[in-house]
Amino acid sequence: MQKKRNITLKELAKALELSISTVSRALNNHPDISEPTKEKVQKLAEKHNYVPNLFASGFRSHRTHILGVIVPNISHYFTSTILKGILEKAENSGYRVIISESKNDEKKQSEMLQTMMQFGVDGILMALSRRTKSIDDILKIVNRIPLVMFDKVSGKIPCTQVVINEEEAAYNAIEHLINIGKRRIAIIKETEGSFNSEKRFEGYLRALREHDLPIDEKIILSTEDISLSKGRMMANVLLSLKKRPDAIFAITDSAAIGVIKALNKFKVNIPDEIAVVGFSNSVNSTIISPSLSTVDQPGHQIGRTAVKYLIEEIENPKEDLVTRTIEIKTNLIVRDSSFKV
Amino acid sequence: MQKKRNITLKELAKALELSISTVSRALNNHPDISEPTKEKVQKLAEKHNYVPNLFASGFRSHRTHILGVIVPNISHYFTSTILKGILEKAENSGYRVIISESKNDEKKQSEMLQTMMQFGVDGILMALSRRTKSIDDILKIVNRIPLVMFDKVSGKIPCTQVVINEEEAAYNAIEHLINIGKRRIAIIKETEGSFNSEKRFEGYLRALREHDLPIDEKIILSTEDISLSKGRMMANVLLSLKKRPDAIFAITDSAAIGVIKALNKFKVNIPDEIAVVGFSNSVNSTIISPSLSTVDQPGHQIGRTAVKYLIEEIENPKEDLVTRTIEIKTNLIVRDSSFKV
DNA sequence: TTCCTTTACGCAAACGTTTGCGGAAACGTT
DNA sequence: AACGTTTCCGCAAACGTTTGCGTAAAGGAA
Repeated sequence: MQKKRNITLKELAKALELSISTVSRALNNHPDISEPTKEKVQKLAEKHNYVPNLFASGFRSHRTHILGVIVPNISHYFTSTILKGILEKAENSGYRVIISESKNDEKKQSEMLQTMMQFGVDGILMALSRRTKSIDDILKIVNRIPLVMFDKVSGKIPCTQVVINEEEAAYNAIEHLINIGKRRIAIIKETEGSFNSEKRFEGYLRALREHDLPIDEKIILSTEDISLSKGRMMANVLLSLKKRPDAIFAITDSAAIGVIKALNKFKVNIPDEIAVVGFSNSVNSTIISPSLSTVDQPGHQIGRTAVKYLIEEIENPKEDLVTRTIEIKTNLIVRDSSFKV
Repeated sequence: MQKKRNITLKELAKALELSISTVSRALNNHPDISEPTKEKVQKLAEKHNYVPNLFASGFRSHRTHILGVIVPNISHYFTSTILKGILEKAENSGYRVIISESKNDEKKQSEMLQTMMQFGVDGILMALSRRTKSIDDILKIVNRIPLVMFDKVSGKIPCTQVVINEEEAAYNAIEHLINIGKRRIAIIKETEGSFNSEKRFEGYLRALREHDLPIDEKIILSTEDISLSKGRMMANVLLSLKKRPDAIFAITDSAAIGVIKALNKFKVNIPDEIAVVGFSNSVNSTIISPSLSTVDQPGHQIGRTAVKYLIEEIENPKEDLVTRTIEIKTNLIVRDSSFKV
């Protein structure tokens, strides 16, 4: 096992008959170095594939070009598309990414924050664990290291937050259902405490109000862990009502798919009797029959945007921290589950 | 923006009235340090939350406790379950993970290998890009840094490889189909050059031979990029044969789901007329109707096992490199698509 | 008691890069 | 020609940790 020995700054300097500090400054485009000297140095460095020793430079300058990322669940599809965007943008920008998974555990999340900082990452990208109650630990570090949040965020943390237009997306989905003639639209959402769920619910309510449709508590269903099987259960509840809904909006695709499966079981005609709309455009949405209408979340773009702003903050630190929200637009994909002929 | 200043070894040494080197040795369990001194040092370090400066120690010792991971596609579900296992085991073992995505691009894969090495990771975990033709670049580094491959591997690379029992899994799937009375079993696979596909095809052939079933080239279908839509197309081909198969084994769940969709379209009774079995146990396999029988691949365990062996090699380097294959067992999950009443 | 070995520490160099400061040379102004 | 400013380099220290080697003291054997 012989690790390849990379060429050092000292060797470059010797070959060029310059000092080490001059070579370093030339490679870092320092204004004190003349253009001819700079070009000569950079050309020889390239010829020898010179790569700085990260540990030496990080040790001296406290800059690593590593970004830390904390997500609740790496195998969740939407998260993995965000990560894809993160990896791509970071790489294009000369950064590497260390990923940690909090497993939706708040305590673990705090530990990971500490570990990331101690590890010397230049900045942190973070999606909150689903049931984050206390943001104290995050508030402690937000003025110590560049932080950008994405997807699951909190408005109480003074940092840049990259999210989708949750409220408006839900509004558009409900409006679409209204436009295909639906007048009694149910919603399957999460219980209080979920930022995403609350925003989507607000859009639902606003759409009903603006179209002068009544708000009926009996068709507003909440659940803790919104999943396919919960969606199936909620659909059963809605089907047993004296006055059934004519559309069901579920705030995740999983739940919406569970709804479709329940409706299929009871031979409910989708979308004529009951239309269904989900949220996320997961890979599952075209596999279920009928194919699911859903809000497409541009994970890849969220990831890229979050990295862009984080690097901006690393390279141009600001004195005062404010909450800045960047909203990425979604779009509704209409498929068979809500397609009106 | 004030980065928290961590306590240094020098400060600990001063407080303990010991030398820096003694404190370092005590924290690293060096045999030259007495037990009383060691305990005193470790207790004070814990009290002050001492964390070594990674850059100083990495700079000196060339050991970072970072593992590099290269995967073809981070948002592929199976890959993300492997990554989950990798992250978990690495964290439990005091390592961090840097992930790069090759996007199934061979050239990019080679670049990433180089970058990982230059970056100073202690070892590399790697799944090959789908169409890796040349392993020269990998051979160049395999004796320079610990390497463990997983999932998509090559038997020509002398390193530890963690894979599932591809051949046996396919054999079991075909045998199951034979046991439910199927006698004309088609396969939808990839064209030559895919390690996984070839092994699964071998299992298919072996099962047919051992049960004295004829091998008919007309129901052995190959395609380049095996996907849901390809599966659908292949099913259409098989349905148009004068002599239809009575079962279809697709080497990925995506293709199998495409098959089911095609069979559903033509009102083929599944599994009585034609049974379907896939491979992977993706999240989609219970969403399609009828639910798909499939080979369950334990991604999480593959990831954990790969990390285990990589750390073993990092911490106990071996002089000679040999190809060692670790096979993780799969199991067939029988669902409605091949369930015989 | 003497000699040899073991134990348990401390000194100082090394790791590769960055950066403050100083000095020499060149240039421009008076 | 003298003086002040700018340009463009080099010296050397610093960053925090690890590790080779040396030394003093303690312990054990002859």
